[in-house]
Order: sequence, then structure tokens, then C-alpha cells
Amino acid sequence: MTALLPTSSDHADAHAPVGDTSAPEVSEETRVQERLADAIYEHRLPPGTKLPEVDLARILGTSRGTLRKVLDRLAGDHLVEQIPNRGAFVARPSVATTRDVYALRRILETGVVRSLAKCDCRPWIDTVRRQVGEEREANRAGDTSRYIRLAGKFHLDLAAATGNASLEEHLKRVVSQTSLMVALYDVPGTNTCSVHEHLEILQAIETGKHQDAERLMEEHLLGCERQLRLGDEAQPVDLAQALAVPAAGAPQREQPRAQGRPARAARAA
Amino acid sequence: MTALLPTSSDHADAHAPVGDTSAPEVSEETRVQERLADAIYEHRLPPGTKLPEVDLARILGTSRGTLRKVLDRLAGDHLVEQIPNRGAFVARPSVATTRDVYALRRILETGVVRSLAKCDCRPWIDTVRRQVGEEREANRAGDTSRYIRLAGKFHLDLAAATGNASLEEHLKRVVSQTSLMVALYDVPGTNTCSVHEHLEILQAIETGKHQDAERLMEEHLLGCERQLRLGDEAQPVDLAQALAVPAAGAPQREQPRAQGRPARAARAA
DNA sequence: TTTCCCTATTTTGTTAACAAAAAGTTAAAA
DNA sequence: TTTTAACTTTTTGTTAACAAAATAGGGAAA
Repeated sequence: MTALLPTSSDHADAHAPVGDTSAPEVSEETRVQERLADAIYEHRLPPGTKLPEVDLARILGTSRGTLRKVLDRLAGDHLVEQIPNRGAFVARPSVATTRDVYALRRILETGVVRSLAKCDCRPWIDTVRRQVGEEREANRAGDTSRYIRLAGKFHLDLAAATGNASLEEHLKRVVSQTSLMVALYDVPGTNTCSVHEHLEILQAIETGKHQDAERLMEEHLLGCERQLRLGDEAQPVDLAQALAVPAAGAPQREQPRAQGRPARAARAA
Repeated sequence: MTALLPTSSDHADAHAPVGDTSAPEVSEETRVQERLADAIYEHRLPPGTKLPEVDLARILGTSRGTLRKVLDRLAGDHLVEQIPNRGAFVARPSVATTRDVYALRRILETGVVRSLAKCDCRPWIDTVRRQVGEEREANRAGDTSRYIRLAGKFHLDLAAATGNASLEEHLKRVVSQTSLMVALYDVPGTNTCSVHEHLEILQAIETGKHQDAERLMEEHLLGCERQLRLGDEAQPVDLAQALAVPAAGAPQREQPRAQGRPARAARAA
């Protein structure tokens, strides 16, 4: 189980009975949300994919009602885009949003590294370093899903190490979004997160070179963003402007399909 | 209309027809969410207040279904806490969460100030400065709601000035949370945000003293946090630990009421 | 052949009724 | 007087049917 991505609902099942011995006791909604979020996060459901309510409900073994709620939540995290009367799609973040999110990540994650300067790394740094090893392994073996997951997990592990749950939660959201951006704008050959850079950052933290660590993280994220093809965007042409409508208030349509056409058909599961 | 707080659903009505001349065209859900969020944000609904579905739906003039959705969204933003089979309450963030959120704000907002170093302030700085004037005015006049709103708006305005929508969105969430913390832990006499400090920050930004601006922002937020009484928390006692239950797996209850008792009765509207 | 319009089907959105759980209340027993 | 138990009321959670909107298909006219 990934457990990477029930971002906004970690507390959903926090009120389950405590002393039960057997069941993993995870709520239906959480389970469905994890399944869907993981599929999006690991690029099994590419951006633009339509997410029809009845099909998904059947596939995930739940009711339309709960699936609807899950879609709403994922829309709140910008993993899903909902278009009124048209349904839900895996989100297609724009180039502008992509730049914004990476800038936000730089702010958040340099902040993480700064926070870690005040912490004791010994308890966790070995675990994280071992996971970076797995990351390299997954990358070498060509296990994309696993690699994507572990590469993201490195960043989340650092955030978790700060002990600041809010910081971790907010970073989770942007890291998830980032995965969509990689799916959209990555050029296939390159690798998103350099394992070497991860190790460098860890080492800088461990040896107390906090300034270096912060700089390395900033450069690392800049490097990740630079690997993306963000130059050319299919601009959402403003028809009114382009055709120079004289007076305001022309009853034209064609706004709903905001950016490009929705997408290819679903092939969920 | 405040328009401060439909955090996660700004895009909800982004697909409405464009060329319509008359209607303000704001979706039902957005309207309800704004009303409720504003009431929480401005301390008209104090932390712990129960939010019964039928009452609220009637008061806000909507159906139970849409109100339910709104409550879910607000729970995602940690403005509302939902307890299974017990209902929704205005959230009561713990002292630990409060510290975390303030630390996150320091990270985010020093990042904001850093970003603004690269921007041209001329377009917006006068507007913001004028609003700080209003802020002082509201504070002097004792208009609490207005003061809370404007004090928060200063921070959001700076974020908006960066042009980074994601940064702005995430800051919106933590600023909203902060309002709950002020409601819970503020000592009545003090004023949350010093107007003077706001002006100092603006001046530092305007005169290009970016290092100073960043430091002033950090200190300003530290000062805000220090004004709160965060020393004493009603610890959520771990009964199992406290009573030294020998073996694990004792079927005790008492988890649901996480922190203190839910609260006083609703007096919405 | 292409375009336009009308109809049929699919899919989303909403409402209402029902089921389940918790809280409150009354009464009886210790 | 206090505690316990059963019952009633209130409130939340879920399901299902219905309404509305959009898409897809087909046929007629240009």
C-alpha cells in the first residue's frame, strides 16, 4: 500500500475505535481515494482522462455517492478537474500553474531544509538514505511507478522529519500536483529527480552544512523544473479578444472546454 | 462581500457562461461556503461550535446536500472538524497544530517577501498601504470583524502580488486556520497584527531592502505567535498509557472526543 | 459529400425517503 | 440520592429514484 496520497483526509478515519485487534480499519472513502490518487500519481491515469462516475464506482467497488465525494476532494487538491454537467477529468495543469507550483515547492522545501537544521537527523537519516537506494534501484530496473513514488517520497520524508504536520500536508499536495506536471511536460528520456542530488542533500544535512543543503535543494528543484518542456503551451485562446468583438456581452459559448479537448477515453483499472 | 475565503473551490464556477450581462453568477455552493467560512473566519462562529446540518441548511437557504458538501470542503481546509455520526464542528486546532501552522506561515511568507524582491511594487503598493490604513481605522474603531479581515488581507495581498496563484491559495488556507487559533488562544486585550509592523514591511519592500523585509516579516509572525497563550494545553490524555493497561488491544472507547468536549450550542446567524 | 437539425442515449446533478447511530429523557432500582 | 436501563427524539449517513444537461447518432436538405 502506498499511503502516499490521502492528502486532505488524513483525519477522516482518525476516530475509529482504537483497541481492535484484527482489521486494518480504513474507511471506504479513504480506500477509494487512495486507489484513485495513487493511479493518478503514478501516471496510470494520464492527465485529461475522463473519470465517469458509474464506471469508476463499479471498478473501485463503491457507490456513486462516495465516489462523488472522493472526486470532490481530489478536485480540491487539483488532481482532478470538474466541469459542470460534463464530469471529472484527471487535471491538466497549465504551464503557468506548473511554474507557480515549482516556485512554491522551492519556498516550502528550502523551508523544510532550514527547519531540519534545528533537528537531530540521526533517527531518520539512515532510513531515508536507504530509501534513496531503493529509488536508484527502481530507476535502474525501469519500474516507473515505484520510481515515481520513491522519488516523491524522498521530499515528503524530509518534510515529515521536521515534525511539522501542516508543512508536510501542504507539501504533499504540491508534490502530488507535480506528478501531473511531470506526466504532461516531461520529455520521456530524462529522469525527474536525480538520485545523486538527493544523496548530496542528505549529506549536506547530515554534516551540518545547512546553507549548502538549502542551496542544493533549491538547485535540485530548479533542475527538476528545467527538465520539463514548459516553453510551448497550447494557449487557451480568448475568442472574444481574438475576433475583436466590438461590444461586450456577446452570448458566445465555448468556454467550458478550457484547455484543449478533454481527453482520450477512460481505461481505468 | 468578503470574497476572502472560498479557498479550495475558486475554480468551481470558473466555467460559467462568459458573455452574460446581468447576474453576478456565483454558484450556490460558493455562496454558502463563503457565508460559512466568513462567519468562522470573523469569529462569529467560535471554535467548537456545533454545525447541525438541517439548521444551517435552513439558515443559509440551501439544501442539506449542498451544505454537506460545503462542510466537507471546509473540513479539508481544517476549518471544520467532522466526527463520524456526531456531526460537524468549527475546528479547535491544538497548540501543536498552532505552532506548526505559524512555522509554516513563516516559511511561506518569507518566501512571499523574497519573491516580491523580483517584482515591481509600484502597481500595488499604494493600494495595500491604503488598506493598512483602513486596518488601523477598523482597529481604532473597535470593528473586530473588519479588523480581522483586513489584517489577514494584508498578508494575502502580498501573496497575491507575487502573481503566484498556488502560493496565494496555500497561504489562504493557513491564514484561515490562523484565525481559528487567534480565536482560541488570543488574550483579549492584545491586537493580533500590529499595523505598524505591516507598514514597516511595506516600506522595506518599497525601498528595496529585501533582506530587511524578510527579517521583518519573520519577526512579525513570531510576534503574532508570541501574543498567543500557547503554554497550557488540555492534553489529550492517552488513557491506555495513563492507566498502564498491561497487554495491547484493550477494547476501550473514548477516542471520538479527541480534544475536550465538542462545544457550546450553535447560535448561527 | 457536407452541413444542419432533430431524436435517443448516456451521464451528471439533485431531491427525498429511509436506515442507523447518538444524545436526551424518564423511570425504576440500589 | 445516585445509578442504571429502556425508550424517545434528534441528527447523521446512505441509497435510490428522478430531473436536467450534454453527447452521439441518424436523417434530411443544400
